[in-house]
Amino acid sequence: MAVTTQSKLSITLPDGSTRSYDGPVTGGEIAASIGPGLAKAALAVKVDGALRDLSRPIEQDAAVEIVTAGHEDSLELLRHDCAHVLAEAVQELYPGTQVTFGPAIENGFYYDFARDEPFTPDDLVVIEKRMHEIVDRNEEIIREVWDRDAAIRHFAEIGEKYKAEHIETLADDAEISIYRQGDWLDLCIGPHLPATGKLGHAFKLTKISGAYWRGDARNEQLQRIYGTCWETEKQLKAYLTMLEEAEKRDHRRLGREMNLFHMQEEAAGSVFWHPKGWSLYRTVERYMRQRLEAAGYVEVKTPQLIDRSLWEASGHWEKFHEHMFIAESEERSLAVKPMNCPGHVQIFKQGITSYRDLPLRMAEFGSCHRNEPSGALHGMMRVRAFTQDDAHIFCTPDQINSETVIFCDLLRTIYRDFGFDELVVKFSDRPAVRAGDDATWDKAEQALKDAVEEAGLDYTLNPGEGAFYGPKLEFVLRDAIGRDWQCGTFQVDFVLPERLGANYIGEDGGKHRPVMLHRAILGSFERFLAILIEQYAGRFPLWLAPQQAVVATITSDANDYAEEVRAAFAVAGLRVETDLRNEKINYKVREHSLAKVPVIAVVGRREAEEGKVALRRLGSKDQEVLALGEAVARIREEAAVPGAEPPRGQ
RNA sequence: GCCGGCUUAGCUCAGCUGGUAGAGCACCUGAUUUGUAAUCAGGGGGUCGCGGGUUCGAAUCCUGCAGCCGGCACCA
Repeated sequence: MAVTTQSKLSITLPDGSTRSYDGPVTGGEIAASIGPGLAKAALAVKVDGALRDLSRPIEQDAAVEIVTAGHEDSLELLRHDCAHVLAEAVQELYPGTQVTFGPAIENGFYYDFARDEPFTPDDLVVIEKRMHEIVDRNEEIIREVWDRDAAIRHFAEIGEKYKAEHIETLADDAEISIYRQGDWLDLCIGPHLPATGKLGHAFKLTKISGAYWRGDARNEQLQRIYGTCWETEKQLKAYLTMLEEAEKRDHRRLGREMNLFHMQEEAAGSVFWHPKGWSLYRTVERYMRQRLEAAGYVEVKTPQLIDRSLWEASGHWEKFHEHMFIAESEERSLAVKPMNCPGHVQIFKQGITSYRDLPLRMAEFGSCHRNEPSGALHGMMRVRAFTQDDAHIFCTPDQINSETVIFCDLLRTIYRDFGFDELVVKFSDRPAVRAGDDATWDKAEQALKDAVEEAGLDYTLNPGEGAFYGPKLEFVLRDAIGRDWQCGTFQVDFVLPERLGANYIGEDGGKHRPVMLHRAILGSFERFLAILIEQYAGRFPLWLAPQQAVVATITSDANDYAEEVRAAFAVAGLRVETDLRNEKINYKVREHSLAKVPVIAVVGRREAEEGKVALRRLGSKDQEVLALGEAVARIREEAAVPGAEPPRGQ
């Protein structure tokens, strides 16, 4: 007697309803059973929270969600598919090119290829055209599971050595899935769309670059093609427009346009600060100094050139001397300081320090030089000569926690004052190569973690990225075009005080090792100012603006009064200039608006007679006519440096 | 450092297959005295990134180097 085992499946949909199906059913079939519209719109399926191909059978009861355009996971699917379509196009057009990896990334995707001949920008046009054709072909995308050895053999035979090598590194029991579209196939974990036609045409190839195989500079270099991909043409266009807009805020461009700074070939990686840029720099420095003083820091200054022997003792020579600039003097080798910590330890070591003096917060606006690889230089974001808002807190192990909390608060206050409300914090723990024993690292990592949590900061883990001497926190800000830059940092260091022999006298009368907390808030003035320029697109808040106001005359009759107005603003501590040129007011307003001067004070015959000024704010077409005294008082109040008294009048 | 691209007036850029460099803005001069985003007219300005080569002749072709740009690697 035959018994038919026909398993009934119960599928729960996102609205809570359940449907039952006979025996294994695919996501595509479920979609079709709900409605033809959904079947057509379906891109993939989520089975118990895991994204899957529409074609894969579901064999057990499950919660199922049909993924369509607009779903939070749909863009990633699209982008990953776009990478495959790119690879198919490239292999059709350039036979002999090997494929490697091609993931979805933020805003798009890339694919790394191995090919002797370099790809050119012209090639991108051709490849993109072929990609559109592949989408139009609407090739069905089919998932297959292959035998591991057969897969290795296959890829080795067709000359895809990277794919073959990759399979060999997969776990023995790993499922080897292959995705086939048309005549093309790729080893891939998936999932993918049901057919290339679902991808649509809202994509664009954006750039070519080199990339090392498996991200290791010792390996051969591949060619990476980047693209962006969206659900609709409208989204694509919006993204491209956003990039164009962002380019206009680039600090390198604004630095030139606003006459803030320049850089030149003879001093690659160093900044020439112009008067307006230097004004901005000094405003930030003055602000920082006042914040640090209020937070109980003492300020010091240490030498630019220090003998090699000190760097050997600190351990920097061994690890970093290739990145240090060396100067020779008579028989000695001196290094231009790449960082300030060994110098600070020297100050700490002068005389005797008591436990009563701890924590000792020693700050320096430390000018450092690091010989960065040429390819790493990037405007003011990555330079060879920079000034850190550096400080080292010498404390006892018991004080790490409270000092971390205090620091995080200070950092947040300062970032907020500069208009950065969102903060990305990364916690980097012990690297593979490190100094100090595991017990010490356990203690340091735990202390830091506890403190961050106590400070109420969210953080992401950056495993193995700590400094060789201790774990660290990184505070990351983002530039105009979405690139992340580390600015603030907080590092626990048990090693340097040991190496340089720093100690203090404890309550017990004996000598003890202090812990050093390396910390910076802005990071480097150069990088931070670059980000600040981009953050505000050059339209600085009043307290930061290099030129806060301009007094512009309508006719020369008002020249004397304009000078009087300028003087009144200047006496109130404001940075102000006059524009007495023989030009129309339209011309002056346009020019100062383009120069991003926050306040234009217009004076004509009327204002001169009545003792008033007409204030026009940057970005507004409105004017406000006020008595001179009132105008000065108001602007002065608005220009107040955060955390400080407003600029003093007479 | 690696891969690719770029480098022409202060800035943005044009300059076809080699025949000795051009525009707009900016700058200077003159006129204009002007009411909230460009007044008009005239003028000056370039060893075409640097070095070597091919050629009767190179901004243009070849080559070395540098810097910059986009990534990759690095980032104490």
